[in-house]
Amino acid sequence: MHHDTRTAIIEAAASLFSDLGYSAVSMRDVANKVGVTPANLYHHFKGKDELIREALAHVFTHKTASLEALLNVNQDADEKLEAFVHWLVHLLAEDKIFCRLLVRELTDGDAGRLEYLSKTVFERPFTLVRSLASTRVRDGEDDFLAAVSIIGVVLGQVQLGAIVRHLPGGCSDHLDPDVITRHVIAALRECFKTTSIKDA
Amino acid sequence: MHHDTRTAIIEAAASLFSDLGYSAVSMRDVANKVGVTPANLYHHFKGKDELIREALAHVFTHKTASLEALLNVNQDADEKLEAFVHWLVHLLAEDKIFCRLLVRELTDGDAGRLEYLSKTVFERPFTLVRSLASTRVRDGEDDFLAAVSIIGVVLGQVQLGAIVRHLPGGCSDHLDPDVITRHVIAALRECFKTTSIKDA
DNA sequence: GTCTATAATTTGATAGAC
DNA sequence: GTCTATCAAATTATAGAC
Repeated sequence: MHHDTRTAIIEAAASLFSDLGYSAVSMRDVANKVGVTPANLYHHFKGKDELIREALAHVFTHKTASLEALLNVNQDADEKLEAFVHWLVHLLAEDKIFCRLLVRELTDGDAGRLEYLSKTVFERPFTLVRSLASTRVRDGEDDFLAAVSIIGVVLGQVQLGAIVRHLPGGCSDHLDPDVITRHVIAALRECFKTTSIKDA
Repeated sequence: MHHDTRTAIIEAAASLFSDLGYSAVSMRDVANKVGVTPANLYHHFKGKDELIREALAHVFTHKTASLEALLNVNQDADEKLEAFVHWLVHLLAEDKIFCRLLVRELTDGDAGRLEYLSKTVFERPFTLVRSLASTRVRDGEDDFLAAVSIIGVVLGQVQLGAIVRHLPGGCSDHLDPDVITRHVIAALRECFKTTSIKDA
């Protein structure tokens, strides 16, 4: 499977870090998961800090590549925004390691790591969503905040999924990525129904 | 200030846990912050697990009490929903310990702790928002998901605040609770503009 | 590149004096 | 109720054989 031990270590570490957090995972835990000795990890990485950085880079890099292709096809802004929501919901729902490390970095990351996260993960999608939103927000509204809300509502839906089954009326349908996607798209369609262009 | 050592320990622990996470904080760290010896902590609590549970209970209990009073005044559903958004944005923005522990529990909490979190924090506000939304969502739309989105968009805005200054166009205005509140309220107003009642 | 063995430090927790 | 002193286990990390 993994002919590259270094990669195997990084992927085991990313999985454990995403589940338990950085400080709750020891070098032993990672080594055991890979099937090597703890000392081996120090041959491939200077220490735990470097392993954390490499694991984050492995999970975050090129994560938005599939988005570019998706939005290069000929579509109007409405369709592109809907394609983005579909892409983001499914990305966060299906790659739990990515999703959980993302939330951990948003909560715990220092200034340097947050800037790295912004550049590698958020900058391209954010710029794109902001440009899609800017042509559709009402006059006087802030397209920056609109973009944050669009990404934020998806992130919030996924995170609150952890307690959906404990809330009155919650059922497994409310965890289905396709159901969430349709709901968010419908809500955004309402929200942007009257554009400044159409009003003019 | 704190005549009650036990309470001082709990509050120091909550502060440290919210900043660094449970496993990154040692009993020594908590004791040092309070100004007592580590052994003292084991007189007040059976162990670290109990201290974590007590800290969570201290931060989460009665957190939604101010909401009840806020919404008991005579207002229509629109005004109540806007009052809720204002309340939630300011709660999450101003009580960072509560906000960060909340996100940690959503990410890391086991089934038991998530159920506890749901009951103590989310159940009342959620039921309330859901009832406010249910009279206003379009026919065929899911009021459960609408409530999750309303809470989720606020949670997302606050969490993405960590990288706002690294995103193109981001400025400190976008972190101002009042600015965020106005933005979310305006967006929801658009989203709910056509209610099934008014259409009928 | 991987292992055995181990050093140095930190951590959760306890016993018992005051 | 708080302290001193301490332990056993776990953790990060290194040295050196294979």
